[in-house]
Amino acid sequence: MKHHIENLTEKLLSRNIKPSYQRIKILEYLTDNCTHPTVDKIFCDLHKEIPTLSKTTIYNTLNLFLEANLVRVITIEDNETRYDIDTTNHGHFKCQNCGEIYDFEADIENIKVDGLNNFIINDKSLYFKGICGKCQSA
Amino acid sequence: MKHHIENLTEKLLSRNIKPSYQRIKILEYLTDNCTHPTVDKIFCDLHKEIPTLSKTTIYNTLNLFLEANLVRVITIEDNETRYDIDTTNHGHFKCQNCGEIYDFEADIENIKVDGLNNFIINDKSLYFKGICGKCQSA
DNA sequence: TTATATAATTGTAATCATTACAGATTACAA
DNA sequence: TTGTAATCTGTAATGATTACAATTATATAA
Ligand SMILES: [Mn+2]
Ligand SMILES: [Mn+2]
Ligand SMILES: [Zn+2]
Ligand SMILES: [Zn+2]
Repeated sequence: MKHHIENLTEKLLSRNIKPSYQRIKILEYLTDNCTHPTVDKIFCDLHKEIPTLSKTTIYNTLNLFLEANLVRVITIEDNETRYDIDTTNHGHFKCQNCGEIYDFEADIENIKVDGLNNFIINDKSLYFKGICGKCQSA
Repeated sequence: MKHHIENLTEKLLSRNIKPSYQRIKILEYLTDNCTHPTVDKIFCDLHKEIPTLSKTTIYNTLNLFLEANLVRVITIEDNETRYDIDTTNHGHFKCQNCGEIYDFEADIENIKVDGLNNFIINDKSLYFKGICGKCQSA
């Protein structure tokens, strides 16, 4: 999958983020790999192409992207923080066997809730756990 | 709030967990403090009453309780694991101002989802973030 | 262009939550 | 009472994230 650097640059500029080489590369990685990668996965993969890249830069950049709502964070498991370039409303399913995280559609906006009168809701997350179809076949 | 040790003991025995002094005390704490405490909070509070209690025992006991479905884990934020004695289906709201975690009712079982055909779903979690009513008043 | 200031990146050290592990204590049955 | 297994404790190890200072890149003014 090939991306136009211009698009990535524009996306960063539109959020007032200076489009440095590293930031563009990390944004490109997230765009090409919608697998909810961890920091370590991003680092290991990008390190092959950019041997000078620092893990600190990935942390800094992801926190910057988070502030700008360019990515969202997925915390299903307490020990593995994952990042998702898709900030639209959708749920996440984690397979307890293979560990993979799947997207699914869910009408999160219209969930009927009780007990949150005069609460301001900024963010909604829906996480499922179980066994994926692939793991059941095997 | 006073508890009958017998009830706590029975609860542990029913899950095949030997009701040691520490386990009963931790279960009692969780029952009396439905505030979704962290390990550190449990430790600091119980430490006053039981100076010999080890933090490792709290970790071990909570993991034991988790296995037995006596508690559930709440991972809204990646850096703070919290525990909930209430394992019935309900959602959690974290106030981004005061940090408190509120329970709310939600019809999680009947959320309409798409994209999970032949997936086995074992667990469903719903997390909201925002500003609580108390913090808006202040 | 060159000098200077500012911002971004890097590498290492510090922090903090959790787990591993080995020794001490307790429970319990013979 | 004695011996064995389970539990608990304290400390060390691990691993993810952040703090920080030095280096490098970028922008601006002379
Ligand atoms: Mn996703
Ligand atoms: Mn709760
Ligand atoms: Zn699977
Ligand atoms: Zn609040």
